[in-house]
Amino acid sequence: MRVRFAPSPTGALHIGGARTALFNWLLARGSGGALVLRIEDTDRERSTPENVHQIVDALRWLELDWDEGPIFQSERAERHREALGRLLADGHAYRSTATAQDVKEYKRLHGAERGFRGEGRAGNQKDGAVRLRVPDEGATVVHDAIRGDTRFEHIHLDDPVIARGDGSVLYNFAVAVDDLDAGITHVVRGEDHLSNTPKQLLVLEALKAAGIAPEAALPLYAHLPLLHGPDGKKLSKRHGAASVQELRAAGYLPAAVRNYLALLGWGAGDDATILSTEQLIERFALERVSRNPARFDEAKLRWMNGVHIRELPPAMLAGEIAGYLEIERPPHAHRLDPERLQRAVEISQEKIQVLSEFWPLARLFFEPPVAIDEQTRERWLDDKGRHTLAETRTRLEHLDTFDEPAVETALLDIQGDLECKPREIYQPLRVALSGTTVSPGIFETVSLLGREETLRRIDTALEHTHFSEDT
RNA sequence: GCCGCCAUCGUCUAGGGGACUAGGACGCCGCCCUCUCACGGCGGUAACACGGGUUCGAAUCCCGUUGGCGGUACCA
Repeated sequence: MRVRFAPSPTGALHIGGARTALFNWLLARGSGGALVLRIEDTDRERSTPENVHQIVDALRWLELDWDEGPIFQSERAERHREALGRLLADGHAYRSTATAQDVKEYKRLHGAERGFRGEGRAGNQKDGAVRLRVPDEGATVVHDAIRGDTRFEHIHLDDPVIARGDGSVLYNFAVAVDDLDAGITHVVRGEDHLSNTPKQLLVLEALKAAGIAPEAALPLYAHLPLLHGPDGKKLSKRHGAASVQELRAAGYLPAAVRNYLALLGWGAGDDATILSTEQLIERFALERVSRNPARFDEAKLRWMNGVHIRELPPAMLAGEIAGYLEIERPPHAHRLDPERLQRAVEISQEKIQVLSEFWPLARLFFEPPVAIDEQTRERWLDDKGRHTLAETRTRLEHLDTFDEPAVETALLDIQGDLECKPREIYQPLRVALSGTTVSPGIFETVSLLGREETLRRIDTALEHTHFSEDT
């Protein structure tokens, strides 16, 4: 099995493209075949090196590797020209000066009678765009692994333009030549290409008839259902994290993204939802791909990412987080002591769904709170709160050891002695240490922060609240 | 307009003539757990687009309607 992923570098890789890449990759890895990466840059206006870089970068981040390429379509111009010459020479293609307007006019007059055949503008072999000659009779049947057979009557097809007037080839021609030359056995791509397929099949047949790879087998096709935004419309920037880069910035794990994307349009058949990449490779099958378009639901991705985060060994998660912070929050990354980071990760692991949630939750271990929100202070550092906090300070100050059990025992004791609810002890303390009402478990937090820093922050909190409370 | 694809809870889906009182997951709601936030546990809400056929029997097969989407470029 030889498959390919063939993005056109006219923008960043969005999740639809990422899923297409994933499906092809799963097929290649599951069959022991090869994945060819091909950059479809025949549109010189819109294709940029930056976009190529972005796409390659996105694939690397997703950990989807390829076996051949990247092949740049633009670098195959000579081969394309040669193939085009053959079709022109034996009459499978012809030049026509018909413009888009001419075709429009023809269709207005002839409607569904018959496709445009270069009427009135053919014959001159010197200039004009090159069109593929489509026979009036018969039909081209697309055998699709997902959809079954789809029949396209030739009578309805226009002779497609396969090369510009200057001889540079167009998408539907380049694709056919490149797929043929690369020995692609399965073309797996988005459903938006289904209507292109008969044109490509016609080109393929013309190529073979003209003596180019006459023995070659035609590839099998599989058209994946399209991916839409939450509103059912085409995916775009306003749908939040629509590109792979945005997914990375939002703190998703590549393994979780692969898991989620695989389930968009495909299901293992049983109720399996959380699947490792190994399982995906093993279980993925084109035959089980759905025909319905799917919507991208970030809420489910978040949940799934949380599950993957919790399944990761803490050391690995710490590595992911360190890498994430380095890219997304560079000013902080260098200050993080690895041991403390690992411990902070351990006690935060079950509380976060995406990597970006780590820092807001655990920054207290690396820097003191900047300020305490006014409402928070009024709620938890009132007279009563300061009283329990002062008591807490005293107890912690005199602890023999500052490990978790010791801290826990001490705090539990205060609770008993002062006869108050746990939160009446813990929340003032939490606010003093983190500046917020949310943190990892209080015993773990206090212990990890250490006695010195804990006492210092309690003092700061007490100092800063005395004055305002007394007025 | 023409050609084509698609149609099960809000979302992703299971289902391929009787196993369907339509299953699972996310979300949402409630309860439990609980030092905050989460995690976890339990329960609940919620769907076969519509109309005709075929059949003893249809979510499943056929036709039509409606709706969504794609293509119809000297874009990919």
